[in-house]
Amino acid sequence: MTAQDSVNINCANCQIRHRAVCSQCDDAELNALDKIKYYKSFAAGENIALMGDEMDFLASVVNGVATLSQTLEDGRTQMVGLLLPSDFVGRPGRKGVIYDIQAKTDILLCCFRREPFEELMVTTPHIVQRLLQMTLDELDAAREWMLVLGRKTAREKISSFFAIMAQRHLELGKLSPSDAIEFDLPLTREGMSDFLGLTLETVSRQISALKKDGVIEMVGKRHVCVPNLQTLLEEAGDDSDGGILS
Amino acid sequence: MTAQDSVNINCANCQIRHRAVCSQCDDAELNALDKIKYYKSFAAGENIALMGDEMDFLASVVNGVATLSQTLEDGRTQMVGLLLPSDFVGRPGRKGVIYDIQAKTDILLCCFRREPFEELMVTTPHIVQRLLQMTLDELDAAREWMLVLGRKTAREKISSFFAIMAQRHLELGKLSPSDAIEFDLPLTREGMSDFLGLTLETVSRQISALKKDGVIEMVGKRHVCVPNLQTLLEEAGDDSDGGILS
DNA sequence: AGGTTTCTTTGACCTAGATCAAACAAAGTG
DNA sequence: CACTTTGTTTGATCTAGGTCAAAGAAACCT
Repeated sequence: MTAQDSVNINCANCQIRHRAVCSQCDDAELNALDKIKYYKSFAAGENIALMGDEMDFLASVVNGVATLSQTLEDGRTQMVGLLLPSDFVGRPGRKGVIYDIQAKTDILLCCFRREPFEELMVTTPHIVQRLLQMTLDELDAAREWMLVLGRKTAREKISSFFAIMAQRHLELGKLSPSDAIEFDLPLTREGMSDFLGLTLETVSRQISALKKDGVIEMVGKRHVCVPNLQTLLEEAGDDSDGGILS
Repeated sequence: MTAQDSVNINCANCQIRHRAVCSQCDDAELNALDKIKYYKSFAAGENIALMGDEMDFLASVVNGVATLSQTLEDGRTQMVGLLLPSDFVGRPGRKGVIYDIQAKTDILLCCFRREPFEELMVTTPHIVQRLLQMTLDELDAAREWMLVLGRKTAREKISSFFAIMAQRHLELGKLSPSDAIEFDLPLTREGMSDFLGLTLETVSRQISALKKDGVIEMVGKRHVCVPNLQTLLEEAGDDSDGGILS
């Protein structure tokens, strides 16, 4: 199923129904949301919005991956958010966009018109409550990431990124944690370097090193296989209980 | 006024009344909050809670400064939050603490008993709405900080930290942006190094360099004077429009 | 006032990761 | 199918910031 095909989905069979901003809504509330929503897709590489733009909608990621990033005058850029299916896009109460938002794969958004959505937030506690939970989770993830950026070595950074990808994949799938985990990287080497505060050369070298040491296996340049999650977590410095909380 | 003296405050004359989690509450709601609150103070250096603890209250910082930090097994630590007056402490819906929370100065907290506060969150939209705003602000600040940690040089990091301190000071005070700004550092050199992902030696060296270059002046080791905020912002790489949003 | 402890500064040296450079691989294009 | 474009790998070298070490300086004892 591509992003385009998915335009035919509805709430009843929506893959993110139980995780997104609407997950606590009852039928009536869902109905109210349904009236103000529309689907919109972006191709890989396309900008969803740029810093300084005004965004007249808020949205849930239905499928695909997007990133939030900031750039300094001289071009140094840092990714500050990775938007995966069920994540929320945009800030209620502020039209002005303060990050660049870019689709990294083909992506489908379930968009809510801003004005009526913000009105619903006042009258529908379930939406605000869920949004608060999700924002608190994002804040925890951002803080976990601050530890990665501030204190981890290049090898630990790469391992941490792979560990997050692996764990996100575990959550959605039906694998047991002891199985080997496989997934595709949603980012290029440069994308990973922007995420991790490294150069793309260092990313490439560390991936080669992890491969050589048997921590991961690569099929092509994008497909990763993690034979033993515990080993990866130890490389990431997150050992014992897992570290990153969804 | 010390933290201890402040125990006599009430909502009517509270310094953070218009910025804290209660800022959107009407008199009735304030009254409900009043019934479940108590004040608690901690001395500089004291731990408010440690990772793994259970915290049976949520709180607002009335005055003083606390920090959130994470530590890896080998002792590397990264500060992930700086709690200043009006900031919220603790996570609704989760008793377990996942960061170390430490008072860096004497501090006074306005504590709400967890159970009744979480009930109030269901019945009092103004509280959830304000908490969402505050959490979104914290998330923006965390993301701004990710750029600092991931991409800025040591000199830019120190400058960014001083810039944040200066701007927080501006907000609360009545100075015009063109005046020289003076404030006390709430952290030791080591505290700043934990915040910035540096060593304390590098922090010390960069402060000396900024002093030599006239970007800042120091009175003793804790009191900073910023003769020209614009210059500091340029050193921080945040030039033009200010960068960090409150 | 001497003595401990905590914090800070500065120097000398080293290393992880950046930078510069080149070759390779894959995919799209006319 | 040659040819660009985009992404990746690997090598050689450089440097910002880390590490190790020692000496001030301030605060706090008693």
